[in-house]
Amino acid sequence: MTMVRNTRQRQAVLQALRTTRTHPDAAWIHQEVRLELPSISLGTVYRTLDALVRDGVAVTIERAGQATRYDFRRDDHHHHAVCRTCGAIFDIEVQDLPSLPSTTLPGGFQVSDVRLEVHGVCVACRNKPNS
Amino acid sequence: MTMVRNTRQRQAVLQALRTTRTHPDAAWIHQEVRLELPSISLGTVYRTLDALVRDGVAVTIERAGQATRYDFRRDDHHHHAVCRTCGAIFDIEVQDLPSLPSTTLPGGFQVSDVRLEVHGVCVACRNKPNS
DNA sequence: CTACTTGCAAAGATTTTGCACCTCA
DNA sequence: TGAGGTGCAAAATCTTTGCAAGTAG
Repeated sequence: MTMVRNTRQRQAVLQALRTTRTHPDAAWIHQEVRLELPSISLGTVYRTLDALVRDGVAVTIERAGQATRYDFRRDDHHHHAVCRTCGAIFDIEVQDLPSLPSTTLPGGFQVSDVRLEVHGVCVACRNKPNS
Repeated sequence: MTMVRNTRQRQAVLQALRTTRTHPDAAWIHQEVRLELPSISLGTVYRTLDALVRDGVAVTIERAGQATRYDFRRDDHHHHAVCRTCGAIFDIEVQDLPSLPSTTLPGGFQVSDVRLEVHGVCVACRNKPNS
């Protein structure tokens, strides 16, 4: 039986994730955690974040060719708006997601996360010259 | 003013995307298109797919560390269920997405795509031994 | 013509992994 | 003590890009 240990590294990564609202990526978290644990490796940060996601403690916002951004999962019903141009991520409140009739899902599919992502261009990028 | 040309490469990529329902990645499309245009490069496939996405003709399903999957955008209201374990992508029908009150979005955000992604584990992976 | 495209190959970036050494429980 | 975890560095992927040559309009 797998047994999960509570190491200093994991505490620190969780702490860093819990205390920010900026949807950081693994590299940012690594820098942050190094303030306290200078020798922690980026690999460990990745392994820890993976575990947090598997456990439903964190969620990801993923974009091809961009670093995955991580978000501590709070109990509010928030989702994300993602700017295609600069990558900025905004929290959006969406209370009444339709409950998915189970008939719409493939048989036996075990849902662990439902995410609504609004993609587009933020106002700052719209007001920039080229593009 | 930028002018978009209608090259053989672009026709072939669009054709390949339009005639499959398997949510292929760039490498698969590359192989497919090479049957007709043996010298097309993977770089061109990526550039073309990017253009199709920018034009709203295609949508992506993105997962960190995995190749981006592309989907021709049809007029039906379908979204995706993604298996975390094997990466399989299933189409799901979701007719009544709540219209997002514009107040929930950051000011001036220009929406180009709203995607609902259901993540979890498909029945085949649940029935496999380890994990 | 000529501005846009392509092929090629190299470069970039992110994420994963093998392995020897640690360490929590 | 031993099953997990960590650090390090290399490897594996996926994606982007610079440039010279090709081509649609």
